[in-house]
Amino acid sequence: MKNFTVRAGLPDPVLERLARLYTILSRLEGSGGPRPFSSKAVGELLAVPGHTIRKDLSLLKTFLQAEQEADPDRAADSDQGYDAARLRSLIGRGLGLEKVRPVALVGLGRLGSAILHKKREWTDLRYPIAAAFDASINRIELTRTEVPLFHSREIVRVTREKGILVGILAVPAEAAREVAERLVEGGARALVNFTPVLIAPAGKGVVVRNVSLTGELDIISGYLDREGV
Amino acid sequence: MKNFTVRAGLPDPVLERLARLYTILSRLEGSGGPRPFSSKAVGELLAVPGHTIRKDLSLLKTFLQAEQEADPDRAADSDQGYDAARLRSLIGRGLGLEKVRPVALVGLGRLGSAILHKKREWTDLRYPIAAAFDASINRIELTRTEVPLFHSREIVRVTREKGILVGILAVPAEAAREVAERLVEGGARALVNFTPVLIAPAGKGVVVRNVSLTGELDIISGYLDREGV
DNA sequence: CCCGAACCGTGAAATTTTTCACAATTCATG
DNA sequence: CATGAATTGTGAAAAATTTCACGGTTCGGG
Repeated sequence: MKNFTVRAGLPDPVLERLARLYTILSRLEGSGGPRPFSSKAVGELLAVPGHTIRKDLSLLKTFLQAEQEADPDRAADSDQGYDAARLRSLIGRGLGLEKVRPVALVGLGRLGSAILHKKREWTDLRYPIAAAFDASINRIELTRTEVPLFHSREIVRVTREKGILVGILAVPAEAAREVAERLVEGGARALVNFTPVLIAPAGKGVVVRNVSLTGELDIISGYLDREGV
Repeated sequence: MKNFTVRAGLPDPVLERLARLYTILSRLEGSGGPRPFSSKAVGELLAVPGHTIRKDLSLLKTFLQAEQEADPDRAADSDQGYDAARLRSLIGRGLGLEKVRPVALVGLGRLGSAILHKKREWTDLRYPIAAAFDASINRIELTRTEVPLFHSREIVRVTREKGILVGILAVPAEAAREVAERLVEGGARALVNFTPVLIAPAGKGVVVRNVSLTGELDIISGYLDREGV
């Protein structure tokens, strides 16, 4: 019934592992790490066994070739481990992570401010905050930043005008649902939701990542209990 | 080779879905929601199809029975949907989520403060912050809270003395590794890591949830790209 | 009191994901 | 330059997870 999904790309778990790996490799930039990066070493970075890494990369390469582009440097590969920089670039190309994607931040409470002012180091140039919103004019006026601030009323307009595709929700639970809708209405195709309210993919085709401290704690607690702790 | 895992409990994906569901149901408390909660309705809460819910609950019940305890109210069930309160309680018992688990919070920067001062509503009585740490004495003295504050130097001692099993990392990336080690040394068995540095299960048997904004954004970006956006 | 609609519970089938195992390749070294 | 140790890449097997499909139960009407 929904089998006309042609599997346009990599399987979900593979995609997620590779994306995580990319994040980690980005942060390693320069700081070296083990020189010849064996699949085992890479795996430890991610807490998965080496063969998973090899398989994932195998799929990624197959996919990239199918896409077209002949590998720029089809050189030596099949022996002494991976090179961090090249690996990162490979994943970046394969998953489209080199694109710059401006994001909209909604909610300037404590969490929102933390995100807004995050230090350069853990900021990422690839996801510049192109606009931030809050429902309190007072707070907007008090916040000091280079990021353009708007009232929540303007979410749809601004999101649309700036062509923003990714939204970050850092609002109180009550507002979550509505803000999500407005962002989507303004053209957003993906949301990171820090609210404890789970946002279901509003219109189809919207990617949502739900992150809540309580949620994580409940999951953790479940695992601990299963282990008898 | 590692097959002496007797599968003491529910499969990982099932456990995670149920834990998430518990989080959501807790928040719904009282506010009603659709009355007779059909599996489909519950599924929408979680963005999964109804049969997944039914299957998960089926496994949960089987597991609970095997555990021992005869169901208190083995009453009518197999017809008109679930009752939110009873469902929550069922999951709570099955996953051990009714236990109170005091947590340690490390790092009182912007993010740490946000967590420390989180409003009662999204606080959860089940995870009281029993101690908070920071490497800056200055910051410790300036922070106003009822939570007992300590210098990071004391992590091992305090964690051990208070019998804390769960740690939250809200420190700068550089410090992540070390703080994680100290928490585990002090007896912690689980960590929620907000650092972009991925913490691999230090000693085995330590549960880790890694959450980073950049990480989530990279995953999102990967999905968007796969969809051709 | 009987009918039909709505819904749960679950074994079995289908699908997806992980793991395995091994040929092929590279490099350092004596 | 031959040998051995280390490591990748990948088809195929194994395991895990999701989906399906249907029997059985309850409830509201007529």
